[in-house]
Amino acid sequence: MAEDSNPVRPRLAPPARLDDRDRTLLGLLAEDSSRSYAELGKLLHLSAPAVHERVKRLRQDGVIKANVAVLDGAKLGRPLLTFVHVDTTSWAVTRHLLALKELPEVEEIHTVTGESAMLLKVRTRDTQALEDLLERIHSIEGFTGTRSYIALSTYLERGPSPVATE
Amino acid sequence: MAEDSNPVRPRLAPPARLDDRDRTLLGLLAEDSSRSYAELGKLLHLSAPAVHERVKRLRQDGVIKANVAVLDGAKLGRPLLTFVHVDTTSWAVTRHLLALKELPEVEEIHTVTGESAMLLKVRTRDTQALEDLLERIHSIEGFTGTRSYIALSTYLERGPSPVATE
DNA sequence: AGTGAAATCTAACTGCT
DNA sequence: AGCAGTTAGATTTCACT
Repeated sequence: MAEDSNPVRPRLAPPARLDDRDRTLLGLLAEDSSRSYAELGKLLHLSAPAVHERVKRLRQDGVIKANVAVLDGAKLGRPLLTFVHVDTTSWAVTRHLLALKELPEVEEIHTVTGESAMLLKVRTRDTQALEDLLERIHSIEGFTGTRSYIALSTYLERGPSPVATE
Repeated sequence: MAEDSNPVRPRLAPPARLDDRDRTLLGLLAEDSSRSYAELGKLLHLSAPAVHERVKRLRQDGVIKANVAVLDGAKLGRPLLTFVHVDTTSWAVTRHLLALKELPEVEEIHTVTGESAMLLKVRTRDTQALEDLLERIHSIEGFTGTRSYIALSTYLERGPSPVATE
């Protein structure tokens, strides 16, 4: 099935076994992955090869999914961030989700509990571009309605934290 | 004011001037920032130093905000992703936002239009941890109610796209 | 698992076109 | 603006603990 090969589909995978140094290391890399192994080693009181070994293992285990550049939406010409709740009539909308992925404005697609069945995070140039996008969504079969929440200010935006849950 | 020095506060900054190669380059780096300049050069039909120059300029201009490692929430012990809409009575809640930043479960904080005044993206170990978090939010002065949308499946999760808006 | 040294590769600077 | 050559530093492998 198509969803099973989807790299962002939530996994049933159990949590990885991580010690304190792993978590500290992950925190440092989640903040800035361009640090050298030598620098990380100093902060962790380890040698560069030892850090390298750990990073290799964490990548192998899928704890580190990728190293990416974080871009500034506004400077790219997309200053308007909006969360869109989408009401759907049927659950056979999965196929249509693939179409939404092709739209560069769409950053996140989740199916959720609650009144809505789907939640999108979208970034557009202006309200006009948002309206165009909403029209396209409404025109898709099975998508009956949307409620939009435009972000006025973003105070925090980061990825999953490796800090221990307890 | 504290918010003005906040690095994730939306900027009034105008979009940067980017040519097609810049956008292609940004797309490649947003996907995988660990590629060498030589490899990027091959893909862009440029020499390695030329790519380096462009990357340096894009970082300087703030289009590239950072290079970070993307971690797997589930493997870190936080398989439960939830979007929380928070109702607030007053607009003097800005100070309290700083407190929320300290919680490792909280990944995003936005003020939004619509019925709610605030939107949080949070990742917890289980529903119990989510409940604990919601209790803490409710106990904060000015935060009157919350509505939670638990993500059942995530089909897409990425950053801003550099693809030209038109 | 971690260390230290060696080899290979990459990044980053300089000057040239 | 981009290319070529050089140097300094980083990544990665290996033998040893």
